[in-house]
Amino acid sequence: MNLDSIPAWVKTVEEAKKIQEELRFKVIQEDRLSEVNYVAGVDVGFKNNYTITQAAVAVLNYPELTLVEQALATIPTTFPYIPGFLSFREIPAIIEALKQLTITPDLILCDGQGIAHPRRLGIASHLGVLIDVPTIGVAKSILIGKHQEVPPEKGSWTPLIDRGETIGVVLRSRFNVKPIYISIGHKISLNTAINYVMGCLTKYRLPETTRWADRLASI
DNA sequence: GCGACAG
DNA sequence: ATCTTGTCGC
Repeated sequence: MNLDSIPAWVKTVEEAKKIQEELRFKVIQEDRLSEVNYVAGVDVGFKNNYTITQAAVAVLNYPELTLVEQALATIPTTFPYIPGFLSFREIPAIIEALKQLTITPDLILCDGQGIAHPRRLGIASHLGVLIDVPTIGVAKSILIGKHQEVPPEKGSWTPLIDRGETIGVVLRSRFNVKPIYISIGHKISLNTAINYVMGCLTKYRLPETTRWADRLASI
């Protein structure tokens, strides 16, 4: 996990778009992960009328899913929320939180899309490439793509398609509940990503990793 | 030009 | 994301 030598953060969308066009080719869409003993969830929250960004990381052991470490980082907000550029708003704080960890996660589940993004570099892919760790995008709603209705049973899914390309899947994480959007982040295949997300689910809509990170980030 | 639009 | 009470359903 490389947390140093991370490029300085950008200020304009033009600049951000240029970076996305460069980094999109560094995303590895196949399995390059070793044995997964630690899975992390990352999430971001805001304070003081969005002027403060707070990132939380929760590390769970796998497959037991018990919390083994957590970290919280709070920094000034430097970028607005613009659909398609979420990573530039949230990653700086996430990096700071990751620096506090004593355990290097084998896999990270991010709140948001991976390659299911207009330029195939959603927050999960962007973070994965920057820190060189396998990541999965787990979003609560859609950014781009089309899909058919997903059967109501937990575990069923349908492909998410954009311009004829499968960019992820829409997964029913719990019976009869609004599905979640799973996509490759970095160094993992779509099938493996689905399996790990399933492995992090218990009785709720969201994976335990993101549930822990959510709760932490909103303190 | 119009509508959609992760968190 | 965040603001917020009750309420519907398993």
